[in-house]
Amino acid sequence: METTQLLREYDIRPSFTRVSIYEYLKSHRVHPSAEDIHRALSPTIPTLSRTTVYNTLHLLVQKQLVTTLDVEEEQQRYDIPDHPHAHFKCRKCKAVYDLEDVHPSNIPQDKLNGFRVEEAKLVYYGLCPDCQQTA
Amino acid sequence: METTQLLREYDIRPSFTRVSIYEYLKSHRVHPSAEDIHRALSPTIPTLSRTTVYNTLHLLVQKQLVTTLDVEEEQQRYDIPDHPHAHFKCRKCKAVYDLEDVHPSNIPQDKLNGFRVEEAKLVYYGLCPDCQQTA
DNA sequence: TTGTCTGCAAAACATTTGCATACTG
DNA sequence: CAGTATGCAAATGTTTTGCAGACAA
Repeated sequence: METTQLLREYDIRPSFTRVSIYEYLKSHRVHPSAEDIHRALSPTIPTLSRTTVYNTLHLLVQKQLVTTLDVEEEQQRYDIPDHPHAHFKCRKCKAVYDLEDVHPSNIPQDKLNGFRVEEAKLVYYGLCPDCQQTA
Repeated sequence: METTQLLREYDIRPSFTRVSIYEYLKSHRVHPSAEDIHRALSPTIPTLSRTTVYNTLHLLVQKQLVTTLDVEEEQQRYDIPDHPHAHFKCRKCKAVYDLEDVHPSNIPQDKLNGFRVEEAKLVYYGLCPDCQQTA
């Protein structure tokens, strides 16, 4: 779908900046930080400020077009929650991988007694295949 | 088990400060932040510095006696990983609850192809029973 | 005495805020 | 014009670092 239209559906005015940031996230599935995004888009949008990147990301998160990662890191990282998946963070090389088809989808509702779940984040920590070799 | 002995088993010299911080975490299961811990122990240990709290927590995390929570918060929060459980964070009142008996224990290994998992963190976000009423 | 532990003060760094200017409908 | 978006500079707040003094094996 057109990003412009998608944003409109979520009640976000599709300014050039916002569209650019959303599309950057969509086409760079490496969970970039605000700083990464700013650095990447600065050549294209020379006036882009960090403040605007933060503003836009907050807005996108609030409207649920984007989520945060929360993976033992100082800098927050962002992701588009297209399809349910978990993350794996290597404690040696610090890379964050997507684990497709792994997700706490069917939680026994009786276990959640009364809590209404809107979102679930599952993160595994350990050693990625590469780092197991050099360990 | 005696905290003193437990720390020794994990190769940590059981100084008064370290034992105090570990026992505080053990007896206050509300996932306190470093600042919370410092504030709570200061009356007992007036000379306790924030630096030492941070140092100690880092050490305990490194030795795997303590884990971090990573739940969409600026301040890091700490927990003792006694028994496998997930967390639930209410997006309205911000409280973090333990969900006993909910945990991604049996991950189909074939789904993880090659990643060696040391730890898994599962966090649910939504509305707690109380906040659903006032919503 | 030698290495470890602790604490102070200063630094680092990501993020937020206040406010002014520039757009846009 | 009115409301929204953006940007700059300064502030905030948590965590880290460097170094010195205190403590313990």
